[in-house]
Amino acid sequence: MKHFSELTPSAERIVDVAEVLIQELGFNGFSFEDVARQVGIRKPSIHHHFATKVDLGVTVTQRYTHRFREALLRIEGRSGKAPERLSAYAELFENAYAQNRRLCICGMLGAESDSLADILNTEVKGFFQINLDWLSRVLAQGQADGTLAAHAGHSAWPDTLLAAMEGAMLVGRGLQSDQGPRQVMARLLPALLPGS
Amino acid sequence: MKHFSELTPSAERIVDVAEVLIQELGFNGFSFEDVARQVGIRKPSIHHHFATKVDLGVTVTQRYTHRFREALLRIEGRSGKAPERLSAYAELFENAYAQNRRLCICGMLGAESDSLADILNTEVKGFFQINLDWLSRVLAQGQADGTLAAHAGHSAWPDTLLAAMEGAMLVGRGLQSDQGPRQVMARLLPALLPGS
DNA sequence: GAATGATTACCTACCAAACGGTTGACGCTT
DNA sequence: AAGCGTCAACCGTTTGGTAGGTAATCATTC
Repeated sequence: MKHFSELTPSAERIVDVAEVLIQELGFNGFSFEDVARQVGIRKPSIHHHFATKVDLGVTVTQRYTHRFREALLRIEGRSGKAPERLSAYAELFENAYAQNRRLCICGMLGAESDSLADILNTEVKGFFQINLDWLSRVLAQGQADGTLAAHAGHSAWPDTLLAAMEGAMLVGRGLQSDQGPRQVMARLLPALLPGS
Repeated sequence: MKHFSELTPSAERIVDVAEVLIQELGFNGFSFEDVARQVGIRKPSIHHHFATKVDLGVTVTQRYTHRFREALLRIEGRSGKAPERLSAYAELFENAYAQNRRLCICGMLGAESDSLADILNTEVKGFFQINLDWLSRVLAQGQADGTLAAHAGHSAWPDTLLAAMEGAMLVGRGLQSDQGPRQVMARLLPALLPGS
């Protein structure tokens, strides 16, 4: 299994294309032929870079998770308080959704979970756990410094916020609506502010 | 296209099996062979009841939507107030999720939207719209009779609640967790109560 | 500097399996 | 006799993956 940090330029182009295809069509919905056509090479050439479809999926997911975690840490590094950080969090999903209503890779793979290889499910689990941990930290800090209400520290809030973000993309797609995660976070944030 | 209200017993068994398969594997994830095996007939026999896979999918979705709407009307027919009705709403999704973490048919199809026939996307849209309309009614009534806070009538709440329910199943599946829509609704409900 | 071997990237051709779907026929019930 | 439900056999296409080979690049060696 090739790690995403040591991809050759060609392999990176394949991962780029596969990432978008998974977001739009799902892991069961795209084929090596699709990737080959968009990259501009022949189907068997992909196997030179990735032994199996699962291998390609794992690399896509690992790179996606890595980039997402970096974005989360960047938000934490900025000076804003918890409410601003939660809005910035929603923007991460909104950015994907704003491009042709693309789903979160792991949201899509989570839906297909029952038909995926174990190793892919493990990656998805890791992504969600990173999200929950980050949300827990932000909520706890906001509760501590008074920028969020006392109940913001409740253990079920991270699950709820993550579910709302993933669901906003799912439902928005089903409705063919342009309203996505941003709007949902804007509705939930007031419920987390002090004095509510 | 055969309507779900006039299905022969054999056709109904096919729809039963296909419904579960879509919930677990998605429309792209199951095959006629899967259905045939579980029903106990051969693959070509399915075409005697449903001309194409899309036809089968449409019938499954229409029956699912019809049953869901009946359940919604049943909740409205009961004596409870808005908060109880929202909890009962979450239980509809929880019931599916409690069985092997099955997803909402239309949540699954919404994720696969980009690779589905237009007619299927239209059905999905209809299901979501029924949910939004029902939630709007319940929230407006709760706001009017004081069982919900004033801001519960805000137009973005139906979207947010529906997204949270669908997302709860998606994320719970990805985390292989047994906590689903019920827990998420339990966390959101206090934010909708008066004096919050 | 020319020949060498190793590596990288890609190709054509092919494979077995699975896919959705069709045909034509065989029983069964009414 | 007329449907109805089912079947085996088959169709063309697509699927993920394999086999074997070609061309280009590059470091090493003579």
